[in-house]
Amino acid sequence: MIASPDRTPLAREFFDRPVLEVAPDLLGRVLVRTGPDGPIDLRITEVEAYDGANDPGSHAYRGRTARNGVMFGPPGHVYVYFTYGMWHCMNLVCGPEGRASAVLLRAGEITRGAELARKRRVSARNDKELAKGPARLATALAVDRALDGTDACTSDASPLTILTGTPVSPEQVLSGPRTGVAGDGGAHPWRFWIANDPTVSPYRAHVPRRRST
DNA sequence: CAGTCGATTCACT
DNA sequence: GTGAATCGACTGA
Repeated sequence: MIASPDRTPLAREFFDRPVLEVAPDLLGRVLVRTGPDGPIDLRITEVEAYDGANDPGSHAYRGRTARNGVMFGPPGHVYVYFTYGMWHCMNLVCGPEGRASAVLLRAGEITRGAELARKRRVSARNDKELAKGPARLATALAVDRALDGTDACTSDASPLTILTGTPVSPEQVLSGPRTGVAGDGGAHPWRFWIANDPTVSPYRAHVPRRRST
């Protein structure tokens, strides 16, 4: 039988661990987005770990800036960034505080509020594509920089909350190189996903952009 | 202060 | 499979 998802919020201690422990443990957890248009539940199916100043692929690699300040704060908070002039992506900060490590939420399954997500993701050809990819996920959940710094461990009146959900067994967790990460950071197998899940996004290697002039 | 590029997505061939 | 879209952050001078 299929266990019903646990609606208990994850404690902050869950996130106050090394990012490589937290990342695979987030698979199968449920992110709740509440807002004026209605609630959405997202079952997390794909993530990537970014390990602060030690990680050439991380936004925190060259230290604290105005954009990435939340990464240096307490675990369990949301780091949202804007990229390619069009898209937002969301992360969950891990521990210990100050290490600036975080997990990028790359894909998930919409388990509640699909009708609302479809309105925000008009180009999706089917429901499996609603949150297949980090920017699609943020679009489906209407996450932008206004939510940067949100505490995802506090259930009361928070627009974003992480629930216990139904964690997947280790045998169901696969790992590989991170998508679109350039240089040395691209070598680490720090992308984690649920085996055979249809909402997981395809892998793409980093492609350097062609020069304009 | 100008140049470069991005933890991407979509339309089109 | 290829290229465009689009702008803010960051870098180095």
